[in-house]
Amino acid sequence: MALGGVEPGHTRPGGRTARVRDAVLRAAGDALAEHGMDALDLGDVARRAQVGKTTVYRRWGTVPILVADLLRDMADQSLPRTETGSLLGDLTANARLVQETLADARQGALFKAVIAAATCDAATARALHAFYATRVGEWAPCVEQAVDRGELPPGTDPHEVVRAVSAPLYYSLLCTGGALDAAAADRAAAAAAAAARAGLHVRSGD
Amino acid sequence: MALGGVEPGHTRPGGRTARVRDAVLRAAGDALAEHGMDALDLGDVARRAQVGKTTVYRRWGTVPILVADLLRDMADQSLPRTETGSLLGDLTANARLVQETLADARQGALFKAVIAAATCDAATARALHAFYATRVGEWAPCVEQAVDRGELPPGTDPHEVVRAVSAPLYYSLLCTGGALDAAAADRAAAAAAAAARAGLHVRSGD
DNA sequence: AAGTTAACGGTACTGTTGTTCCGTTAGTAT
DNA sequence: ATACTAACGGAACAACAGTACCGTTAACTT
Repeated sequence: MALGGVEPGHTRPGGRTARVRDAVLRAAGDALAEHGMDALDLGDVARRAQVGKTTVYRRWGTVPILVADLLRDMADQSLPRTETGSLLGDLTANARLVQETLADARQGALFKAVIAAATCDAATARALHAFYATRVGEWAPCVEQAVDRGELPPGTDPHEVVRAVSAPLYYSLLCTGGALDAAAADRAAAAAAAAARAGLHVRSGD
Repeated sequence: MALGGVEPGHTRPGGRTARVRDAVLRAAGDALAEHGMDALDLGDVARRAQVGKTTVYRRWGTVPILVADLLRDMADQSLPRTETGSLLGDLTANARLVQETLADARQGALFKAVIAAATCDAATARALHAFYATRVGEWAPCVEQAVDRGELPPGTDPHEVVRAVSAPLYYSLLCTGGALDAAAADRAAAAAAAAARAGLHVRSGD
């Protein structure tokens, strides 16, 4: 796919090119949420986006590459963070947000598909890691504030704490099939807060 | 694929049929670990297993179905549980086992592929949930013993605690790409123990 | 506002994945 | 031992995902 020259979409990024990208990414998201990533046919995506099949194959070429682009698009759409004044309150708000996203039929299926695609291709995996680095980074300040307030020991790794909130929810979604309700979210937040207070997420050495 | 009659492998489960199943499942595991689940070609599996392509398509038919059978096979191979006498020791032993498995090149890739396949097919997802229910159940007794010793509050859900150990490790493997080293395992175990001691995994109501 | 060419889109093609057909092998029953 | 048939295996076939070609559209330049 990547030929000698530059790939399409860079030298002339104006009107039509951008419209095509939007339509294709939206169609890809819909198709992924409906059928999952293995059943994703680029011809079908082209049809949904009302775009030539050739265009999709030329600009993206494979499912993982298309998914990686979708992830970059998703990372750009940042969500507002709520501030409650306490660590547990903030982490619970985050946990509820994640839980509601994953429990939602379309969004949950989309996340599953995207994560599955990342297991098949290194570049897609990098895009997924970048996506989570972005999302986790958006919530890290609430941990930093907790350190400043004296709720947490100094040296606590904010990213580590935020990741600890999401982990059990994703583990349920992907592995065990456990319930993804508000109670699960609250438990995840409380557990992360307890571990952080116990100093288990203090950076050692570096 | 599932025709009116019975599917192959049930009415005559003796020698050859069993040998074919073993060879195909081993070949499927190898192929999954090498290429990931989207690049899995049943014809290639048949070649590796030195078995007719027709046989693989007749008995399994699709990638998710084959993966589901592989999962049943994996669940049967149970691992011995080490007992250290303390909750933290036992959970750390479990965390190290999971961490080493996921960090191993072949095993880690295989788990990724299997989880990806489960996102594409409901029956495969059920097989995956059953696999984790089995594995988690094998380690639940160490939590029960901790309750008996008085280390944990009565009513603590053993499965919940064991799942809490694995969650951050799988989250690193699948989503964030975080390090999967012994330190990560120890942190996961310590965090789960802290949350359990704080009574966060006590069954409420039911 | 006229020209240049990046990027799009339809159609015809190719290669691989999955199916069908039928003959052969080997478990199981008597 | 012999008969019966479930399950396997090879080869020819069909369908569809992905590619190549080339004419058309529209973004950017001067």
